[in-house]
Amino acid sequence: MKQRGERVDAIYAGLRLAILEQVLQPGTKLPEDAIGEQFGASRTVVRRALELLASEELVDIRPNRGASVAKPSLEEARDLFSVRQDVEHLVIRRLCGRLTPAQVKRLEAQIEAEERAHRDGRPEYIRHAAEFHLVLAEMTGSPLLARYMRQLVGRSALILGLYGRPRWTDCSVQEHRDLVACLVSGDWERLEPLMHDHLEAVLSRAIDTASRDKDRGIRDLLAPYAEALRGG
Amino acid sequence: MKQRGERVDAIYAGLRLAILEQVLQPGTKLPEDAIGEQFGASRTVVRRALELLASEELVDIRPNRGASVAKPSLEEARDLFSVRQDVEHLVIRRLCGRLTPAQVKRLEAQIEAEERAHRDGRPEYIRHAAEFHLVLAEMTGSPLLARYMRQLVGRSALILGLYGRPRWTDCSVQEHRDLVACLVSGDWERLEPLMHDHLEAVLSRAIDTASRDKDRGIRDLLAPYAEALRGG
DNA sequence: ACTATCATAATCGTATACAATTTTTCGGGC
DNA sequence: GCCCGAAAAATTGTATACGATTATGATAGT
Repeated sequence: MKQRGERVDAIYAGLRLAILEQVLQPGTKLPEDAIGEQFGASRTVVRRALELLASEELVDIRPNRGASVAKPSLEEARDLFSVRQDVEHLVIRRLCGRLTPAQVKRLEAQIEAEERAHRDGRPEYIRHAAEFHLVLAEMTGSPLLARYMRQLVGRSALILGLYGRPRWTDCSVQEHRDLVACLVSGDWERLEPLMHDHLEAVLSRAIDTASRDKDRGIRDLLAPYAEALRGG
Repeated sequence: MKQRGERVDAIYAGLRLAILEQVLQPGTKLPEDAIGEQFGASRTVVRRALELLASEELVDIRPNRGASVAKPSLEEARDLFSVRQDVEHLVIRRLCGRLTPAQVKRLEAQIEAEERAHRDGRPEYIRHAAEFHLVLAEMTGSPLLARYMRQLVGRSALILGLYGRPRWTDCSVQEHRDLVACLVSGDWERLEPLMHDHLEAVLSRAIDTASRDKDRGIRDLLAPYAEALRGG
């Protein structure tokens, strides 16, 4: 047998990635047996991984009914985004004007990776863009803030996959550059609205279009039935 | 057999209370067998409860080495308190001037329970005082903020038990009344420093005395050796 | 043809068994 | 008397078994 809970981590990481990359879409059932067979592990281990994912609300576990990929409601999405706005605000307040040269270098590398992926049309650029915010949180030196940001970013990705438009041309690379510039120069007055608008663009716009689409979707869903009645 | 995961919750709640009331002190080993026998459940269930507690960092699980009550370092304590300051700030910013009459009533009831317990010398007053902050967070209507506050409050209690002085006469009842008054009247200018100082008094003072005690403790620890050298 | 009810299959919740690891204890050597 | 090493005990990690619950499909009644 292998050592440690290394197998749990592997399954946890694998499922997490699959969820965040939308290979496993919200609502998908996650039976313990099937996952266990896929990863070559027993239900005991799979269960632990699923519970870990549930603790950061990426999967939903209902008693006697199994686990499924979380499917946040619009209300939950709005709550998440408003809290994320606040927490990101805390992060940049702690970092503004306090970045070390090494940290600046790290951020530039992160942005460049994002840009390369974006230019080449690889889908990982989304993950890189999300990671940018996580790296910022880690740079505060507060493990707690980093922990919370990790959860918030993960859940944001889930929600964007659910409600966001399929391919929305993303200008976040330049915005990320601007954010770093303000953080370095300590220009708080410019930094604050910049971060706010950046998140607003990425998050809230996705949600607003989602509620429009959802309403339209309901009508579309009913249309065939109405026509069937008229036609029959 | 019973139904649902009701047994897991019972063990989780029991252990949590025991930890927060310092019946189980930081560092105490938590063997799965012993707990299972005590609660009349198998290791499987106990394990789940321990993992839940680990996910809010009240217990520490190390691979192949079992679970023990978490023992936060001074550094972790400082991180926690600084994040809690920020999150409490978010909470009152959302509530200031927006409390409904029903909410005010709920808060007054909470404070009164705290005061009664304090006057009668019952130790639950600590739990009531902590719960006050949790209730505030819940009143924001943000499940996420409430969730985070629950974790922060729980861990704060653990840390106060570790580093706080044994019996420090607490004036939080009046401070809580003042906070509610400001929240009702919407007096942000007074509210903000009030909350900050309140937390500073409860949290940081405990930590500062702790680091003093710790230094003294090291000297005390070395004293016998020094004397032994001199005496021998 | 449609719905209701029951049998069957799938899946979860918990207990238990066994392997792997850590901790403790005991005996020999310095 | 003290330290080091190996066997024994204790404890965790994982797999499997079985009862309980829910989902599914078939059959009979209307």
